Amino acid sequence: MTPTPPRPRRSRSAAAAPPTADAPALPAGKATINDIARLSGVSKKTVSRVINNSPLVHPETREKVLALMKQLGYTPDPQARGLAFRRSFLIGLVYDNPTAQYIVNMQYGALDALRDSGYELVVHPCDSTREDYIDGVRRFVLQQKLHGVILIPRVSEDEQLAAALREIGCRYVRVASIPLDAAPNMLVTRDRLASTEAANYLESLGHRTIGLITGPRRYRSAIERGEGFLAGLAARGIELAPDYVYEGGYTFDSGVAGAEFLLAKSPRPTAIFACNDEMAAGVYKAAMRRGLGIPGDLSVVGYDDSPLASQLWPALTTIHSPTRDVGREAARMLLDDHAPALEQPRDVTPHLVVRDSSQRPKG
Amino acid sequence: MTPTPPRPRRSRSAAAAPPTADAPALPAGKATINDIARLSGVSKKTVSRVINNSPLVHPETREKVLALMKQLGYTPDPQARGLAFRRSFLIGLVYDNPTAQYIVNMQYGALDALRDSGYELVVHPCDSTREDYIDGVRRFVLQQKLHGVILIPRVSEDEQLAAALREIGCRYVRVASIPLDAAPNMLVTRDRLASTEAANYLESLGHRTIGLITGPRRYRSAIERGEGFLAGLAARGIELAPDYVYEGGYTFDSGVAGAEFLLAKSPRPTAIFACNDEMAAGVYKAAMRRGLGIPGDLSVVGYDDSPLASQLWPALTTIHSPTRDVGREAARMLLDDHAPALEQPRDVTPHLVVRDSSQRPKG
DNA sequence: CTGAAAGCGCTTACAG
DNA sequence: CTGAAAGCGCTTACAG
Repeated sequence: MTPTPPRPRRSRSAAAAPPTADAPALPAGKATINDIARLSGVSKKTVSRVINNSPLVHPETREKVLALMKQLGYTPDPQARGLAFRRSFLIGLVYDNPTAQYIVNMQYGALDALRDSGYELVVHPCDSTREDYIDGVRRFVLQQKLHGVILIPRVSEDEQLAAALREIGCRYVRVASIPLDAAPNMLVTRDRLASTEAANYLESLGHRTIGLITGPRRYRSAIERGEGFLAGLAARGIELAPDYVYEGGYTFDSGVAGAEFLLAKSPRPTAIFACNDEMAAGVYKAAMRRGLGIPGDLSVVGYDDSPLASQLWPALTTIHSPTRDVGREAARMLLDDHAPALEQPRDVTPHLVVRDSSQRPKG
Repeated sequence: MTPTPPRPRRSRSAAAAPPTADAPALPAGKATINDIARLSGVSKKTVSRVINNSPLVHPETREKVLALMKQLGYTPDPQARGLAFRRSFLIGLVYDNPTAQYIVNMQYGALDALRDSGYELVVHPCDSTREDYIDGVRRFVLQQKLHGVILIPRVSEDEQLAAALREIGCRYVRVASIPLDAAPNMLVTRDRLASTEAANYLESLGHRTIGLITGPRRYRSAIERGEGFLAGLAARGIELAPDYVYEGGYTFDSGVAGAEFLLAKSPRPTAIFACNDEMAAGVYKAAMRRGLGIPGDLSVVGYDDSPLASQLWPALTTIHSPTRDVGREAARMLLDDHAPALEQPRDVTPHLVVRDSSQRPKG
């Protein structure tokens, strides 16, 4: 489908300032490179050099041009620049179906980095279970000639998508819980370490009988979080029996089911680590239905620090990931020309936030 | 700040197909209007007419051109079109600080309408408490030459912003709980009616002593929701005493405070209507701390049907607004050329979703 | 350090 | 119904 041409609803309101004898005419509408060139007495090529921070401009010339640009409120037209550069000043954010808060925080972060940069953020949710979703992303990138894209879980874990982007020469940054790509294209959230911290915390409280509700194995984060937790316990001499581990689906209902399963065990766990907050909320429901108090009878730890976490009662102990910082950093990497020199992938480590859903076990 | 020019990371991989004697050469990279014109033996102006659905093209010519475009996978370059049209194929979503789920649903809805339209969605959060936020929106619109913008509460309620957009000739659609503008620029969510439904529901259950926690008065939605609820009760003969109404701030903590205030009254309310789910979650906390059971001792009704609502325990009775539909409709109105003919503003009415937090009062 | 010419891929204004 | 010319606001490639 081709979009129909925009239909203006009103005519331009700005009228041209009348030219005077001793000063060159000011531009009527928005100033262009030609106006700047003419009024500052240089060629448009020189103005272009100033725009693009070329060193090949005499400092005085540069100052003069910059002053005029500022005076006229001139900003170069991104469409014209894009046409000439064969590339746009748009960054794409591609994602599958994470939680709303995660998406929004990522957007805020990316926009932090893009502010006043002349770049804008274009969002592209997609359904990675569809065969043709990569085609959809490819068309999006090609059609808009995107400067680059940010990929967040789960699409960030898809090697075929990354390969398709490389093939069309589109730069990208993948946010994932392990390094899946060359350093300049990677931003690692160390979920494994954070989950180990949760394990250490529960062990240090005195918990010995512990349940784990993991995410679905097809998410790399689920594996990292689960393994990190188990490794943390193991390092402190606690081996979790396999039937104290339940594979959930990162959904509320699977959290309920997981807790029903675990709380029926004997001995009953005194603590449950749920690999996201939604499932932790499900644990609350199951525990309360059984008349178990939190944290009196059961300690619960979640992961994500979603808005939910602080609005449950009791407030949920959980792991906070600096998603906005991650989004900011990802966008920076896309804009930064020095990033490709990176040797080690950048990373961030989420950390535990202790609230009211966890305490020493009774007895 | 001027963005530095994009730096390509790799060279083009596509090689030109070798021209043969009996067929014109196929374009090397992405096909352009010139390729289509040359290969189909018409002028580029005619191809342009086909692109823009001009009726002034012979049907046969149109078919021939369309077939070739399809064969070569040609899509017009939005930047080039934009430069010539002096307008981009971008839609802006401008918002202040609503909940994450609301933003994301609105984005999904808008993207539903933009899919395969050639338009893309650019997001623009802003801080409407800052003096210069309107300037920021203006620059955003002007710089990107946006086709139009969608405004959602609370920025949609700002007359100065709307005036600024009219002044620069930018089309917009305002999503708000009352008609604030001409019909083609308005999409009304009838929060008042939905809140009246909540009042009817509680009255029909038998509640007579009822508490109300409103949102902050500076939000039009807060006024509509609060007044709609009070009007609904009044229509059924229940006059709420002023001290059974608490003005909250749409935040969890204000919900807690409001509930503390209302639950200390005598007689104690048997039901509380909180004007958003976050505050309703706060009511849960306050009730549970006092040892009051929900819904046994207290019925609670929220507003928004956020993810939180179904993840609380017990699941929250609340009002569901079809936000995704609203986003879709708003984007459609922006793309649709017939919309300006609208006499009455379009509207949607949210509806009550009964879950487990409400029942007949005891005794 | 600076500039005149040609071009990016489209459209408008005009002519037929 | 169709097209040749000029232009949108920038940049690249070349020359000095």
